[in-house]
Amino acid sequence: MAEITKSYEPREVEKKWYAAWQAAHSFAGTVTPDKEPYTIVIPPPNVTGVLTMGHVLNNALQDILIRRARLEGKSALWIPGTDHAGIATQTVVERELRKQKKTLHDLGREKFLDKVWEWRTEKGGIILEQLRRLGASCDWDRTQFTMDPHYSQAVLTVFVDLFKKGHIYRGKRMVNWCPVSQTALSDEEVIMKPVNGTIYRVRYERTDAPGQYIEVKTTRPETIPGDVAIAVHPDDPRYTGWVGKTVRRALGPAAEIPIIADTAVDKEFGSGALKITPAHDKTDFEIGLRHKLAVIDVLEADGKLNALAGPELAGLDRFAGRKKAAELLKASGALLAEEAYANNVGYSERADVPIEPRLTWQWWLKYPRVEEAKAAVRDGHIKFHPERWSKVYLHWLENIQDWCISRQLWWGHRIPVWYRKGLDKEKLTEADIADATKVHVSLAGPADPENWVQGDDVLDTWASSWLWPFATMGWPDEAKMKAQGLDYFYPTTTLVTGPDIIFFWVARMIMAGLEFMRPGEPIERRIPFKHVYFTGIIRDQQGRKMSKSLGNSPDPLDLIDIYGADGLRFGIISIAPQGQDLRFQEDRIESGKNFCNKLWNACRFRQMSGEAGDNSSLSAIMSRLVPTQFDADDHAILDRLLATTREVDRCFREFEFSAAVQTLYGFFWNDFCDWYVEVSKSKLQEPEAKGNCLAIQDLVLRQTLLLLHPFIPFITEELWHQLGYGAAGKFIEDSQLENASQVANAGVLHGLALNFAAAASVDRLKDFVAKTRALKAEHNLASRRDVKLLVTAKVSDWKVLEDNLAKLTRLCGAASIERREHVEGAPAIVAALGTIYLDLAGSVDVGAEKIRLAKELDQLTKHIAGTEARLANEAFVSKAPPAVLEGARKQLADQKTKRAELERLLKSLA
RNA sequence: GGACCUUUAGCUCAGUUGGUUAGAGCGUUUCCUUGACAUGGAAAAGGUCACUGGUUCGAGUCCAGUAAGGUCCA
Repeated sequence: MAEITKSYEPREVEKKWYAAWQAAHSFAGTVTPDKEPYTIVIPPPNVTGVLTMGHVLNNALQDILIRRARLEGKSALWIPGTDHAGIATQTVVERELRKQKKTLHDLGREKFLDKVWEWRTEKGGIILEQLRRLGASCDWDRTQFTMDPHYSQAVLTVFVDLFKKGHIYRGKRMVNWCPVSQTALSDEEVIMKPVNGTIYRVRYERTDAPGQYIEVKTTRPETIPGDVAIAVHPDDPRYTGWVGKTVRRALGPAAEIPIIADTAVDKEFGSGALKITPAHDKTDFEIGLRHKLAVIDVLEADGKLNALAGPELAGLDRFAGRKKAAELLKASGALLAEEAYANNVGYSERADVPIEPRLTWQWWLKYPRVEEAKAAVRDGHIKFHPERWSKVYLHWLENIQDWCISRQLWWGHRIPVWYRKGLDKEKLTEADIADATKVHVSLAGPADPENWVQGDDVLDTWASSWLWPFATMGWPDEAKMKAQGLDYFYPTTTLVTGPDIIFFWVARMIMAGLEFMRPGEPIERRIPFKHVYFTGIIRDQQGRKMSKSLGNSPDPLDLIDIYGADGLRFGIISIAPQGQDLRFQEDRIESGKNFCNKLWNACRFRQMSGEAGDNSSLSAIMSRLVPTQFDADDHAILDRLLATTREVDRCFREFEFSAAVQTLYGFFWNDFCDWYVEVSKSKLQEPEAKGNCLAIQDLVLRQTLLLLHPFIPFITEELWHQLGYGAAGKFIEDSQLENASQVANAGVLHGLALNFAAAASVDRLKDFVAKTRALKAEHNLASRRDVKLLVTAKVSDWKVLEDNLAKLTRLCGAASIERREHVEGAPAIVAALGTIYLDLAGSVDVGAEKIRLAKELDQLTKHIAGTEARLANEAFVSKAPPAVLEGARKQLADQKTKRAELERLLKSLA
């Protein structure tokens, strides 16, 4: 066995083990019928993406789950991949083209797509490489991409199927239009932002009664040339007799437009009159439909005003046009006022510019299985963690709107729809769409392609990623499904994602799973996953979201370089409470690194303490124990080990990962290193106690490495081999993690019965040591190791001290510990096992000592008064449960004993 | 406007079905390089649990309301 170095150096260890894991394909998910499957599909990062702190948290959690599943003997599969991110990727490649002074139209569709593929081969998917640095144990041989030929087949199959079922239709409706990307967006891709803008009060003059005006308020005066009416509420008394008259449009080509009555008008808003611009507002469009009004579209796709806006405005960008419109209105006297106005404006998620409501032909999806999707979560087939997100989910499904799935992009799945040559696509009716001689919808395309033209649109990226849980396992290709084990691995077990994509992705995957998987089978066989764990959002110290533009996000790869992947993982998990956003603190990542170093050194100490015994299995270590030699500390550390194993087990069941990490941290650092290793030091001096002590250390270290491995895979793998727990050529994950009762049972088989009373007595030993150290520190003797300690104690308590004398002497840093009947005038402290005196008579500051004791006595007296008052309360005594009552009585007795002792000490100093 | 979340030590957070004197890590102060670890050890200081009421023998914990901050939906 090579000697362990003095401090942990992660770099080489991480490189070595990741390469070894990959070479052995040890992350491969294989169908193993006698094992329980455990499946995770990665939330596919954007193919243009690079690793962020959010990814670190999210993927560390998935890795923790999947590695733990392997240790629990499950057949684990974690499928990695990326999505093609239509808008984002197309934008990236367009930007590169622009550098060469070219546009995508210069290249044409086919050549442009070649460029995109070129880009993605060269630069796409960097993030998957970066995940390997983090230690992610994905089955890389199964890496998926939403534009892979097979995956595309799945996406198009779904389109054709839903079209045939009547869930997909083509419609000319108001959509959210992004003038920068020049495509439609779904409602989910629009971000409402509060904007401090201006509202314009504009008057329109009656054509039949010059000098009479009707006033409207608008934030968008540049759309006035598109006005086709003014609407008022039919019950508004201010406008009795106005309806049916006409006014002069205030801007743009001269026109007379009618005043109409419609109940959709809000009487309370402004003057109660609303300008109707059907081409540029959803409500206006609906009012327009009801009143059969014309639609005048004054905007081009890129957000510039067109000729219909009139010569003064044509060619201007919408925002410049707004300014110009205001000026023109002012000049004509139609502008009454400009007022500051705060309202919510929809922004394009990707391009971050205000979206335009725009009337266009698009493809729409009426979601399938909406009711079942609600039931799946409501009835607990799918469990959300934390549970409260199910409310958000259900609320969205209650108010669900049809999904605009077509995008005016080139990069994506081209919609499998062909139109008969010569047809005017703008004029197709519903019946035309259903007419196979006019419109062809199929996977293969028409048999006579020369007579058809394929539509230009592609599908929304989410309309491909909603199939992720099963299209990644071969669906709909039967042979692939069989080869990839879909039947075995589906439904997946746990999905780990952020609540920000609960509508975009989670809800839609549920509906897709229910619709397409295992038709006719029970719901629990069709759902895509059983658990959804929602992580928090990582924020900076000021609580702001981490973002590229703010530059407040550290580069995870830098953090890995500084603290190691394990340190980063341990640190980030330890500050990620369940269901709450977290504030990033780099010093916690440093703590993670320090913990790794502590673990490293404890193992180093074990190695330096004596030859390794047979560590090849739990049973082998157990057989090295000598139960008859067990003292209180031995019982206690194993008791704590079992409790920790149980607690970590519970944490995994409840998805409380930071609690698991903190439990392990506390156990290992405090119980094991600070106490057990320290008491070991004197035992290791005794030849007859040494073997048992080392076996216990091996037992604890082995179990701890197994428990820690999912969180910090690299260092645990390294130490596992350094300490001889695994055979060469085997990995830690080839072993099984025994649960608490399995460990306990293995002990019983080797004649070990844990003595819980003995284990509990260790608390009093710890108290004795802590009190002594405090007493020494009080007298500036913390570093002195030659102090003689005198103790007054009951016979039974002294027996406990005597049994552990060597350890205690060492831990207290004392020359000796002796029992006395009486000690006078020495500084003292009252501990549970007796009163401890420093044998320093003569050099004591009696005044200071009296003040200290008096202060302690004062505090104790207050507590006694409190306890007595409680016990004197008739209601408490009669209503409190017996255990509580008994506890209070015992407490009072202990407090009184201690008070008597303190009083005696004070008197002896007088 | 509706829904949800948060408020506990200087900072970031635990605190299980209500039950002794409310915890951890970091930071701070003091001491210590004793042969696993200074990426360490020992000790200490530090809290009217946002506020107001209520339920209860007993409230950080349950209920109602208020305030501040945040998120989502409209």
